[in-house]
Amino acid sequence: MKKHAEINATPVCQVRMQAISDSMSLLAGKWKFHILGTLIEGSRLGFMDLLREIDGIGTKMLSKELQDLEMNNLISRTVMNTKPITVEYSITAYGKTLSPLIDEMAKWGVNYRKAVYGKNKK
Amino acid sequence: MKKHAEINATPVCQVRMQAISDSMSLLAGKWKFHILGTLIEGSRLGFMDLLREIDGIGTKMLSKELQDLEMNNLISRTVMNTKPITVEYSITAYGKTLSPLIDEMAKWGVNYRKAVYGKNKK
DNA sequence: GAAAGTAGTTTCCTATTGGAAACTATCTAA
DNA sequence: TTAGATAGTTTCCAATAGGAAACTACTTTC
Repeated sequence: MKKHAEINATPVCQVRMQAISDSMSLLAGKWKFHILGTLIEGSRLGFMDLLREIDGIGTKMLSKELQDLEMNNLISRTVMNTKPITVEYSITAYGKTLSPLIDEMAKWGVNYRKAVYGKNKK
Repeated sequence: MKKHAEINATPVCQVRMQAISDSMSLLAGKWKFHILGTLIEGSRLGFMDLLREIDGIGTKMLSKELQDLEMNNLISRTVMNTKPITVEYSITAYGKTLSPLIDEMAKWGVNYRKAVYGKNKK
């Protein structure tokens, strides 16, 4: 009959929970992982390239999410000196540090699919 | 001047993207990681225990998120034969497979904090 | 000069998310 | 018999997320 938090009240857990909230706030939404994943695979892509690569996204969301990611220094935007003007998006060194997390996310999802598929087969 | 997707059109990438979407759909929202993290730390907690451990959550969200997680077999709910009736929530074996992902998420968030803090100090 | 490619922005709309507060229902201890 | 603990559900509301379509603006090619 405990009346107060015991587990999450420890400093270690508080830091951990805060860290998870931080990560999630940067990566939340329907498209961030797709954009980052695409830029990790094929660096230096233009706006229209990304629009074609990321199935289902529209110009508004792509534009907004790219701005978010750039603000958080996960991707960089470079206006090229061409005519007509083109823009190159690429992943930053800091953005690349997300690779293990993205890989973990993909790995778990693949196994989840297998688990669900396996159950139905039985 | 490519007119069609090239990177994400490869089967490997399609599977990867689908897997990430799967993971995200199970783990999206403000509270899922907090609930899972709490149940991994301290197994066998009642509804009110969780309400106290997870700072800021309300009964409605806790109830709804617990149902979601149970449906996906990540946590289990056991009604105990006590009076008054109590309920025990715990992480499932399958839920535990999320540990590496949660750890990665926490690790990245901690480093992100450090990076931002370090920059401000200069 | 019309079409198509570059890179977005703006507007309007709907759907989902999440929170506060009140409520149900059962049981126990003072 | 009233307060407080168990475990939720329901209602009402505000904020956010996300999508479709139209529009801007500039340049090149046919």
